[in-house]
Amino acid sequence: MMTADARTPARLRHAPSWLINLVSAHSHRLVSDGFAAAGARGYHYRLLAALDEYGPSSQAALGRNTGIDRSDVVAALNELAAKNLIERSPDPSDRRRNIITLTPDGSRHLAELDEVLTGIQNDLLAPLTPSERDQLTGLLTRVIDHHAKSRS
Amino acid sequence: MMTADARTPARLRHAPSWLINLVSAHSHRLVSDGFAAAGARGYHYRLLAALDEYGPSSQAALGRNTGIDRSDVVAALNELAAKNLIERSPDPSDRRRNIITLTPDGSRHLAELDEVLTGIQNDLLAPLTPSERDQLTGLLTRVIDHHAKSRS
DNA sequence: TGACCAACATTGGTGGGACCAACGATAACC
DNA sequence: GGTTATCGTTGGTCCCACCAATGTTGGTCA
Repeated sequence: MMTADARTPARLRHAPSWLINLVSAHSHRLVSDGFAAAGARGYHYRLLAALDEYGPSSQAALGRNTGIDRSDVVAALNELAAKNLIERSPDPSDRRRNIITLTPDGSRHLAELDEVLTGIQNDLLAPLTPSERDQLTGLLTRVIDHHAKSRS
Repeated sequence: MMTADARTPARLRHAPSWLINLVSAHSHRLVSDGFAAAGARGYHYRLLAALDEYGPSSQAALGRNTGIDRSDVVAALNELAAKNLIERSPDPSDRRRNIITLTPDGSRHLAELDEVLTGIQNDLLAPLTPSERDQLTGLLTRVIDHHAKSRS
């Protein structure tokens, strides 16, 4: 296990990129453990959430909306389809496309994963007060927005 | 590329674990690109930094000090040794151990990577003021400490 | 002293996540 | 109608985190 103990080299201990990595690693462990218990992984959740929010979409659109590579979308959708959580159907108006639809089972599974995830947020940010949590998300959001903009 | 654009599902856009992941992914990209340009990767830096800070160590100690799995330490040290950045010598007082030493080349390389890394910190946190950066590192540190404690 | 257990280095895996290149099929554009 | 772009798909790469097993050596204790 990736230990966050006190014996890390000092130059790393205070580098923001290192701290972020540590927190991210920890949160990733929490999330993937939680998802694994529900038979899912990160890509599955992202795709289901995108389908729920944007409605039936092509695979390419899903890729764009989730930041997942097209090729990885294919694999993850195969896994979701094998569990009847999504359905693939050809788009009659554009024969290159598949239209991906959330099944009722998929919706239920998404709700389940949503619960897992909100539980984890609390776990992760347990030591912070509500206003500190807002501070943290605010700072992170600004960092993200900055880099998103400079890449567009 | 893992896009941080505005079209992510809403439920993800505000989840701290998601934000942390995004920032971590971005920082990881910056770091690994920077390190790759110098012919290194994360594990190499961590090991070199630990050697520099704690002095010659056994591989097991390095693993403990960096949070890297013993088996991954072996592989990374092989790579470092192949570039003459570290040296492996048997510990005369404990024949189970290898004593790993930083070579002069290793020190130089570490200094180089240090520069890369500090440059990246500035890049990563560009949108934040100095006091905001302190806030962020403070919050992250508290999260880390909390979870480190609850695991020991 | 001998049995037993712990620590060490090493091998050889697993899996998730983020990429990239190339292909055939189709659609859109000029 | 020929070029360009998009779509789904295949098949790779790399990094990071982690696990199990093995043979060797050290330490303990009965």
